[in-house]
Amino acid sequence: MSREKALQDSMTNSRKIDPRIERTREALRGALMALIEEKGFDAISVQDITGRARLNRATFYLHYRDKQDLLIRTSEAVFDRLVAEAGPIDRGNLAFQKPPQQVVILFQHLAKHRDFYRVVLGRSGVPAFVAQMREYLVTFTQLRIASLHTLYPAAVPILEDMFISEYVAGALLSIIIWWLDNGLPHSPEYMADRFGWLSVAGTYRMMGIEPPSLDTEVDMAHGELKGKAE
Amino acid sequence: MSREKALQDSMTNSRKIDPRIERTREALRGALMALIEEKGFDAISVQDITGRARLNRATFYLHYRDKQDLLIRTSEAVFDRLVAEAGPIDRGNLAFQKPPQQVVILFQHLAKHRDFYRVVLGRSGVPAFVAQMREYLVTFTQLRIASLHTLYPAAVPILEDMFISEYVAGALLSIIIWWLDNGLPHSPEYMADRFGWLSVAGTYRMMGIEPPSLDTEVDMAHGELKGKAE
DNA sequence: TTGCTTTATCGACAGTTCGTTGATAAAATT
DNA sequence: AATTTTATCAACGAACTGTCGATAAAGCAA
Repeated sequence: MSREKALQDSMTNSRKIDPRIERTREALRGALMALIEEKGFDAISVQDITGRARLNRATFYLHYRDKQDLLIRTSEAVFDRLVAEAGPIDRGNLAFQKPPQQVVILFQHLAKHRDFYRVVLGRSGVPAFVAQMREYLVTFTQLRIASLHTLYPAAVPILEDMFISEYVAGALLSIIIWWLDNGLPHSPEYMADRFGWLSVAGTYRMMGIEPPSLDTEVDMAHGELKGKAE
Repeated sequence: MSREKALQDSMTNSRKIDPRIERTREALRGALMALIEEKGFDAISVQDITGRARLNRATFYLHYRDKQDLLIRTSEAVFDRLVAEAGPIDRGNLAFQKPPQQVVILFQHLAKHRDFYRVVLGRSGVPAFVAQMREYLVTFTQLRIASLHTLYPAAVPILEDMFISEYVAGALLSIIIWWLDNGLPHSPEYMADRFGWLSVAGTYRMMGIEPPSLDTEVDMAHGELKGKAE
């Protein structure tokens, strides 16, 4: 009752939060992140977390239901910040922006919370969060494609929308994980730019090779490829 | 001692395996897959597994160390079959093959073991397996790019190899997950073909739009990119 | 400051799962 | 038929879980 109230206040109202709550939750979140890195999420017990945070185990249950709850809430907090930073997607302005500003913001956000994302997206990470992240990127990509749609109304068969979105979003997620795992070897702007180029121009052109033309013969044996765009 | 021996024999030697072992392990693997679908890997206990398999709990520990071990070994078994089916990658034959035969084989393999892959790659799946799968696809993609390298020696900066591989492999993994989650709405050949086109020609050309030309200025120092597609 | 409310600590509880044990029964191999 | 291998069963100490009531401490408001 009281802790839900405090949580509400922290979002909607500007009433002050009890500093004890803030301290406790921060300690728990920090302990969780450290322990995930050390031995993976599965191997962690609530005792481990409270031990690391120098808190009593009962205190944990005053704030979270279990360790999954702690992780989910920690994730949501960081994730909400991303959505807030990226802001509403401006459909009219996305199509040919290079580097796409929203993607730059995305990479900047990832850089800021690199430790968190590296853990939850990595080998010992959390599938549910990865799925959530992927869905966000898919929606994001769909809106970008939709903005193309207004320019080229007949270009994209509706049924294909999801397919292409999944493709691009998965590619983005993959280079994000690569980027985080390798210690952020490039700037957010560089990553956003390269991603933009790869997604629109394809691998060949990115490597300086003229891609095969679209009307090149495609295996029609299965009868699913109809109509070649030109 | 004895069970490692039996395991060895099943791979290297052709000596018969005790049918009791086969039955038991099959039951355990089946129970695991069913339970993962029902409540997710984390929520499963060894008791659940042996209960579902109608085996004694002690029997479980005669074969596997813990439930992770069971999952990993189950994964490896399926995964090894994929590598065997795909065979050694023919570097000289990959570049402009459409649809790439290896990718077709990959999708056929996924279709054959759809239940397994849908579970381990999905929301309640196993991050370690996803990472392993991604690495396989990255290596796979790298070899494809390397075969391009022989055709266009100067095209690909070495440092970029990994980046592009991660991009393409992640995209492939993503549409695989999409394909499995949506009940295999297309044939393996169709999927392989579409993937091939997206990866080499990019999103624009896939949608029938002429992509921007490569000689557009790319500013590595985070500046604005000039040039537009027409 | 004082009084009141909220939060953190502590010890303890029953319940579940874990990994292993030794003895026995059943099945498979030779 | 004899021997080896595997599966079953009951039981164990250990660890973790979620909850409880009582107590101490911290923060807040008048």
